[in-house]
Amino acid sequence: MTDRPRSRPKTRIQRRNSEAILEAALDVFSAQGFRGATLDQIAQAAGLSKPNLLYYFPSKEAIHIELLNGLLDVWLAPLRALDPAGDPRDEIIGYMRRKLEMSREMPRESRLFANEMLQGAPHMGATLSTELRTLVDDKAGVIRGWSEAGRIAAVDPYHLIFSIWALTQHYADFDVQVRAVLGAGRDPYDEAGPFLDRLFERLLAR
Amino acid sequence: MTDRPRSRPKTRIQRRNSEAILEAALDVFSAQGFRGATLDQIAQAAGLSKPNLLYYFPSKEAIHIELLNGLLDVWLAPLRALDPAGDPRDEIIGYMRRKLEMSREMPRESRLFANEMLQGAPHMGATLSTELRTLVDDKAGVIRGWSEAGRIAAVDPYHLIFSIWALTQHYADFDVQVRAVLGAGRDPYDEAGPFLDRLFERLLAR
DNA sequence: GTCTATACCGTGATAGAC
DNA sequence: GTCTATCACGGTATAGAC
Repeated sequence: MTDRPRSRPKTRIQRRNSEAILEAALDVFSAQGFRGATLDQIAQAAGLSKPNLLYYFPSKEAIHIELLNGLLDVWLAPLRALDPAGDPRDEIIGYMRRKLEMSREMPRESRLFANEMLQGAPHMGATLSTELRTLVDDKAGVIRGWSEAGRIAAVDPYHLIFSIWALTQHYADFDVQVRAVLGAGRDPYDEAGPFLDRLFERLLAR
Repeated sequence: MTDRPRSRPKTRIQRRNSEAILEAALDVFSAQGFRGATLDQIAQAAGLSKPNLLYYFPSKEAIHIELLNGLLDVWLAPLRALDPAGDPRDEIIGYMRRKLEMSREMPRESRLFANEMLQGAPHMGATLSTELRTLVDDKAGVIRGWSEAGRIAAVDPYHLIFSIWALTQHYADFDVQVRAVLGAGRDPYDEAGPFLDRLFERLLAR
């Protein structure tokens, strides 16, 4: 049983190469999907040979899982940051804005998750029903409390969260379509911000 | 140059097999993506041998393109049906409801398109900038007219259409996630209908 | 501890018998 | 018009040299 560098990166070169691989894999997986990506593409983008790449990760699937798990925390951070003690309207619209900003700054990550969801989440299924669900249940409770206290309008908190996900991720995941429709001169995100502000302000207004 | 059955299906068996192939391909492509799907899977689902399948379609890509093109009309029909002479609120919310119904009844088609968009629309790129854009420009003009006439609130018509796409397709494309969060007992679509009704009613209210 | 050469398999597509 | 057999390729993964 050899100690794979993955388990606990030690040398500088190991760290460096592992990170280069994950960065390259994010590029390729998000653009081509899991099956569409090839180790050759990832290896080339990482500046390594294909067999050398497989020295750092045991398999293509292992790279994919590592990416998904590593990204999940980043992805859910904005929702975690929703503060029960804050102003309801500011918290919800602020959350939406952070998600929109993430679509703009991290479209590859958005597409990686979208690909995984479309395939039925073969590598994340368990996490969805446990970690994600727990978090959403928690925050939905907060939002429900705000509704019942009359601080925002009465809305289903779960579908409110879904609508934030759908509306913000759409601009990353369907980027081609959005840009094809808007044309070259317009910036989708600059326009989406104010539009979504107004949408949620009206939805939440008492 | 042999006359391929695809060009103009003649015999009953040719029609039958071609349709079986497209139906099977929709199943497999929507679940696995283009690269993830194999001709073996499609052939088996269609009840044919792999070489026999390739007698009806020249290549895997040809099947995919045929599917996408054939579906586009169905997919855009609800937007085409948006009636400039109708009541603005009824037309827009009716459009949203038809799209939501399509997510419920045709989730495979929704995922097929989502997969294609995520990959950057390699097989549809041209259509987006022409046919789709023309249609959206047209309907956006109608909606803008309603806004300017004061019949609905002033909203960006393009992002209004995007928001309808995003919110309705989300329930089909992210089905696993939605069901994982809601749990087994709840029906996502039954709940989404009233939620989205209210959302758009508030958005459009003067 | 890192990379080169290579094995092996699944996939898309073809040739030719029936 | 359909099937069996097969090819060539690209893919993942391993063995072994440096």
